[in-house]
Amino acid sequence: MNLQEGQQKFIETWGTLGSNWGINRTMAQIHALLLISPEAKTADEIMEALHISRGNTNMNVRALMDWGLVFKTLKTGERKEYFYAEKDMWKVAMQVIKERRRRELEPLLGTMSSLKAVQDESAEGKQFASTVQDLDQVIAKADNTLELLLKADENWFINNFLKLLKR
Amino acid sequence: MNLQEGQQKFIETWGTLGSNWGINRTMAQIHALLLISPEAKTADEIMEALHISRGNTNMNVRALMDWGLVFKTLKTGERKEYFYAEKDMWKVAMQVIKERRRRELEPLLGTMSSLKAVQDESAEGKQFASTVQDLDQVIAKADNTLELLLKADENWFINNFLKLLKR
DNA sequence: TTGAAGTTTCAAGAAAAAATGAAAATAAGT
DNA sequence: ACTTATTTTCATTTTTTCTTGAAACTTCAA
Repeated sequence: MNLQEGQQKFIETWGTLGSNWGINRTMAQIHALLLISPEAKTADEIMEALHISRGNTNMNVRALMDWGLVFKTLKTGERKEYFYAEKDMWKVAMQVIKERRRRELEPLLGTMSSLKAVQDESAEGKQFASTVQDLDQVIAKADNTLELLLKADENWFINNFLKLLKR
Repeated sequence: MNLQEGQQKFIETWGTLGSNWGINRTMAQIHALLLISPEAKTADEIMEALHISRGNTNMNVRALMDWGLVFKTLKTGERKEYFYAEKDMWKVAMQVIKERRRRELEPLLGTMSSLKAVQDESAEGKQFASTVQDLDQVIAKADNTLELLLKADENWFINNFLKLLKR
């Protein structure tokens, strides 16, 4: 497999993975493209590389920036915006966990808490209460575990950073 | 909120959550329905509760069985099949992790390994190799961690089971 | 063997999600 | 203020995914 085929396969694989996990295929493909680009790319370069429209490119690049996975940079003397991805895959994983936790787990805990208020003594009511309670606990546990993971990672980062300063 | 509203909200929430994570909304809703049902339900009951067709019901119930989240049971003297869900949400979580690991992480490791074979000394080639290598490591790490988690959980289960036998 | 009850399949239709592209908005230089 | 380069928006179109429903299939009992 040569480089070009490899790049193609990488972009395709990342796109498929994304769509299996509820992430727009194109968004994941743009991410993949930027992950393997040594240099930041313009919207035009992305459009050309992936054969997608300007509007699509713009929407998905912005979504990637919202996720904290892609950043914008300006080159002196040029008006175009350049985009590049965070390349450290560990940081990427942590960022995705952080965002999904914020966007989904936390709202879910809110919903569970409102469902815990339902009072009903029928068999259905009892099963409902029990399922909600159990689920709430599992979600809370997952939430705490992920928070710990993220904090540990931040500390690790800060610690390394401090070490660098102290040299 | 009364029981019926709560049930409705639960089913809807679980469905939305599913679709955010790449799982068919209806499949998630059937799962939710069975999670809060004290008794196993027939295809007809599911159809009626969720206003969906027989074909749709059948497809998604089978998918849930493939995921190991729902089981079939027969009542003596009846020809209809009854379906019920695993209710222990911790087990549900472990089962989902197990299946997604098997269906996605493992194939992904295969792809990464084939991409690691790409050799190219250009700047693009170097960035490609570096990204693939880094990603491969992160995925392998996640895979191992999840395997540990699942094994720990199985042991916990086996241990509890043995304790019960020894009483 | 036949028929009734129940389940499964799958082509076609419907719904949902994503992409396009042109117009509007913004920003930067003169 | 005006012109031009660039980005953003969004109504419309396209693509993808999901659902339907009827026919085929299976199972069981008489």
